[in-house]
This record gives sequence, C-alpha cells and structure tokens, in this order.
Amino acid sequence: MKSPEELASAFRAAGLKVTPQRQLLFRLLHGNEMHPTAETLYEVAVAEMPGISLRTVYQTLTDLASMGELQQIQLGGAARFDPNVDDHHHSVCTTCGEVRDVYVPDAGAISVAGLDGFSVHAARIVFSGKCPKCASAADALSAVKQ
Amino acid sequence: MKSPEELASAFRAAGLKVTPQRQLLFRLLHGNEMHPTAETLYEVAVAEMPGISLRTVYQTLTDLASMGELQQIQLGGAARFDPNVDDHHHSVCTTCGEVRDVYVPDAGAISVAGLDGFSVHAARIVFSGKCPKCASAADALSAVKQ
DNA sequence: TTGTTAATTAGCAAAAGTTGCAGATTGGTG
DNA sequence: CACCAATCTGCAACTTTTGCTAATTAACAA
Repeated sequence: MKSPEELASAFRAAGLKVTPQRQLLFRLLHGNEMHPTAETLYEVAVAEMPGISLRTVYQTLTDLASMGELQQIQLGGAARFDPNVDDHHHSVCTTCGEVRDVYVPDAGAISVAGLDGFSVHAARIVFSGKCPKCASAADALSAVKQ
Repeated sequence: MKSPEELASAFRAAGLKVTPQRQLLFRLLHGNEMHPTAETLYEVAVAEMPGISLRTVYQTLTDLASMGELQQIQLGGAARFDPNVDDHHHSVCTTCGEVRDVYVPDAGAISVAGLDGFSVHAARIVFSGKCPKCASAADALSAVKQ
C-alpha cells in the first residue's frame, strides 16, 4: 500500500476527499501486518477517534481494495485486509487463526491443467496448517497426556 | 466423495443415522461439479423432497466436510461445497462467478519462503480471471463500442 | 475569507449467511 | 416391538456486510 501521503494525493486526484477518518485509517493500515478485519481495525480506530463509525471503516476499506491498494482475503468469517500488495500469499493457522504473509518465488511458473480457455488474472494460495506456537503447544499437551 | 452407498455405510459405522434427507443429499452431491452453496443445494433438494429444511442441508454439509468427504470453499458470500476431494484447486470467473476445478500437477513442489516453522497441512490455490464465455462476451461488447 | 457543491459521515435498518436451540420424530439395535 | 440416541424442522438469534438518509465537510473558486 502507498504511504498515507501518497494515498491522500491519489484520493484527491480521483476526486475523492481526504477526511480525517480516512487519514487515520491510512495511517493504521500502513505497514500493518496483522491482516485485520474491518471490526478489529475499527476498534483501534475508535481508540484514537471516538465517534468514527464502523460503516466508514468498511467504506474506506472497500475503496482502497477497489483501487488496488489493499488485498481482501476471504477465509470464512469476517474478511481480512492486507495492505501488502506485493505478489505474495498467506498461511492460516487452523488452531489460532493467525494469518501471515508467505512468499512463493515460482508462483508465476505454476502449470495448470483444466483451465481450457480461462484467462487467469491472479492466483492466490492459502496454506493451512499449524503455526510454530500452536504446534509446540500441541506437542506439550500430548506429552502431558502420556 | 464416496458413493451414496459408501457414505451410508460410513455414517452407520460412525454411529450416525442414514435418513432419507441425508440419502437425498448424498445423491445430489455425488459427481456434482457445480460447487453449489447450501442454499442452491437446498433448492434442488426441496424439489424432490418438499419439507426438507435448509437447516438439515447445512448440518449434513458440515458433517460431510468434517469427515473429509467434501471440500468447503470460501470465496466471499456463501460457502461453496465441492464433493471432489482429489488434490485439486479452483478457478473463479470475476464476471459470472462460475467456479471450476483446476488441476495443478506440481502443486506439491511449490517452494515457499517465510514459513519459518509453520507446518503446512494443505495448500489451496484460487485462480481468478475470466471464463471463456465471459471473455468472449467482453470482446463482443468492446467490438460494438468501437 | 467566504460561498458553493458534491463527497462523505454517522447511525440505523435490513440483507445475507450461518448457527443455536427445543420439542417432535425416527433409524438402528436388541 | 420397544427403546433411545440421533436427527429433523422451524424459528430465533447471531455475525458480517450493505443500503439508505439527513447532516456535515473537504475542495475549489471567487
């Protein structure tokens, strides 16, 4: 995602207004690696700007996503938003739900069968499994049980 | 997904009952390549068995999914269910929303950076783009506009 | 600085998707 | 046939997201 200042320019250039609410969200998203939902981002935002509405958070997030400044990730439950728009993918822990960025160097080279005629615009990979924390917690638990 | 008969045995073996509702759903899902939502499957089911409830469809689908007989796909909006449990992936048309199965021969060989410690259980790839139908419709439209 | 105007906001209602619950029903087993 | 746990239906409730509207405000020009 662009910096808050660059986003402000981009919004103005597109005839959109740069409101305090939007500036706050630009700031909260910039460099954010937590893959927040609209709700969790809202909670952080309210702490800084009491009165900001969840509706505005949704609005701004979908604006940014449609401008390509944000990636929206559907994993079941609330959508998650990722300001990292590099070519990357995600891992999801099936225990704690944590989402992390994953880089797949040769993703572009993935060969595919059964596409017949389908023109691919983007490919997204989701790896599900156990994060280090949950894996070691599971190990500890099974050790106790023995 | 196993055949309706095999599923019936598997259910009984697991102490679950084989009801007419479940048998119908087993049958409707078997070989089904439409990636239906609970709602669309329900509509087909009601036509054959008036009175079956949407609740039961959800119940049976989640049962099958947790038994590994069904893959649940989250793409935003309603979850889609895929009785094809072969190692495969999906394409989604950004215009008409159609979902199709895609085979990626070397998916297991995908190399990954940034996993540090994460143990992968499954990888799912979603290709988004245009299906042949929608791509040619778009071509025709742009030709008219010129 | 001030006025104008279109974009935006907050707040609420409602849609969409899914799950929880309870009482009536029924498949599986002896 | 009788028993009982599992299931079914119907509905309420819950979560996530979107639609709507009156009031507000950023952007721009005079």
